[in-house]
Amino acid sequence: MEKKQYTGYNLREFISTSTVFKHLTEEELDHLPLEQGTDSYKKSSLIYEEGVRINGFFIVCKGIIKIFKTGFDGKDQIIRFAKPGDVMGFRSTITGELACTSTKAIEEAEIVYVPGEMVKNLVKSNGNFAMDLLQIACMELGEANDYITDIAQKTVRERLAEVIIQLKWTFDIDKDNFLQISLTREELANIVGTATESVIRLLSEFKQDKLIEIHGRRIKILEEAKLIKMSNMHY
Amino acid sequence: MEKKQYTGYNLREFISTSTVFKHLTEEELDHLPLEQGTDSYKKSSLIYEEGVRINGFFIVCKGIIKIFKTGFDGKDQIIRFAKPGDVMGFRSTITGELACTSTKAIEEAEIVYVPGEMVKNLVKSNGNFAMDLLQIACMELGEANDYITDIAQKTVRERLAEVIIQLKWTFDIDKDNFLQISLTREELANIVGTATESVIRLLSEFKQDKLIEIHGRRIKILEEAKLIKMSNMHY
DNA sequence: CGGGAGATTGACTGATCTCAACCCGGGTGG
DNA sequence: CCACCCGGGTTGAGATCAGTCAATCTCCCG
Repeated sequence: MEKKQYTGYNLREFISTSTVFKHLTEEELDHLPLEQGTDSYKKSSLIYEEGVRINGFFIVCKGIIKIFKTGFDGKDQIIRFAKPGDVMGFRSTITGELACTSTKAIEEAEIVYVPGEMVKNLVKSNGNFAMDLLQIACMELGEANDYITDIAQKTVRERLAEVIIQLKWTFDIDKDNFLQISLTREELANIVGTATESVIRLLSEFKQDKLIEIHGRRIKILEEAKLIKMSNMHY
Repeated sequence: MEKKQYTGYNLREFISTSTVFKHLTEEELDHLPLEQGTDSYKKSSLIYEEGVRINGFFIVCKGIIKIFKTGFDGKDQIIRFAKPGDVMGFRSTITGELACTSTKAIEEAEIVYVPGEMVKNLVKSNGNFAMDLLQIACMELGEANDYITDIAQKTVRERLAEVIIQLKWTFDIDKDNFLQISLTREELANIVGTATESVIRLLSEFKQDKLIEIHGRRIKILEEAKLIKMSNMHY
C-alpha cells in the first residue's frame, strides 16, 4: 500500500497555494472535496481519454502527466505536460464539450478532482478566481500559438533543440545536470511532431557535436547556448 | 469620406449582442467608449503588431482580420481570422504580456477599442462576463490544439483540403457558391504552413480532380464530401 | 508604357519518412 | 536455469513529399 503524499492539512495547504486556487477564501476552500485525499495513478495509466465527458478540474498534486491528442493514423501528438500545481481538463469543463485530449501519467501521480459545477460557481462569485483562470487559459493560448508557428516553420532539428531546452526550463535538471523528466524516444518524437527514428538520429548527432550527453533516457545538456541558437527561439 | 456603418445606437446594439459583451448590464454598456464610434482600417492596414503593448480589447465590427505570427525567417503563420463580433488582443490584455501576434485587415474594417482596465474590472464584477470570456479563450484553445496536431501529422494536401472546408464553414459562400473570403495564394500557404508554390500546385490539382473551381482568388467548392474525406477531419 | 505584385510552371534538391533488420535488457514461464 | 518474448532503441537503404530557385506570365495601376 502506497502512502499518499497529500492528505488532510497538507493537501489543503498545497491546493490553497496552487496557481488556480490561490485566491479562494477559507470558506471556499472548505467546500472543495479534499477530505478523501488524492487519487493515485500508476505510471502509464490513463487519467481520462479524448472524447469522454469529464466535467471537472483535475489538479495534479504529484507526478508528471502528458496531455496529448491521437491523430488520424493513431499517432499521438503531445500538446503539453502537466506537473504539480497544474490543472487539466478545464477547457472541456468550461465549454461543456467532450475532452479533446487524453492524459496519461508518465510518472506515478496524485490528483484531486474538483467538480465542474463548483468551479463554475466560483468563476461567477469570485472575480479573482475568474481572473486567475483566465490567466491560465491565456498563457496556454500563447504557448499554443508559438507551438503552431514552430511546427509549421521550423525544421525537425530546430524543434528538437527547442524541446530539449524547454524541458529543462519546465522540469529543471537534477544534481548531475540531467533533465529531470524521462521520456522515451517515441514520446520525444510525439512532442516534436516527427518520426521516432528521426529523433534518434538527431539525438546522436547532437551527442556527436558535444551539445548533449545521453545515458539511456537521461539527457544532459552540455551546450545550452548552442542549442538555443540552433533552435532559433525568440527568447 | 467613408460613412461609418456603426455609430451611436447601431454600435451599441451590435456590441450588446456580441459574444464577448452579451452579458453586460445597461449600465456597464454605458461605460464602454462607444460614443466616438468605430475606428476605420483600410484593406491591408496593420491594426497592431507583434511585440507592442496593447492593453485592451479590439472588437471587430466589420471586415475580416488575419491574426498571424512572423517566424524567424520572416515568413508569416496565420493563426486565425477575426470577423465581426470577434475580439482580438485579449490574451495580451489578460496576461499583461506584449502582443504575441500581429493583426492586419484583409478587408476594410471597423473596430472598437475597449481599454484593458475596463475589461479587467468587468471580469471581477460580472461573473457572466467572466464566464463568457473564459468560454472564448477555451474555444480558441481547443482549436489551437487541433491545429497543432494537424500541422504536425497531416500532409500539406490534407491540410489544404481542411483549410478550404473550414473557410467555408467560417465565412460561408456567396450566392454563386464561391467562398466569401478572398485570400492570396501566399495567405493560403501561411494558413496551411507551406510554400506558396505548393498551394498553387495543389489547388490546380484539386481543380483537375473537379473538387473545386477557381476564378482568380475566388474558390468554389464542388465536392465538399470528397474534400472532407481527403482532409481526414474528425467531424 | 513601365513597374510591381501576385500567380504559375519546371527542374532540382534534400530533409524526413517508411520499411526492415537487428540489438539489448528485463521479465516470464516451462 | 535457460529459452523466448517484447518493448524500446538503433541503423541502413530507398522512396518521396515538399521546399527552393529561377524564369515567365498576367494583370492592374499610375
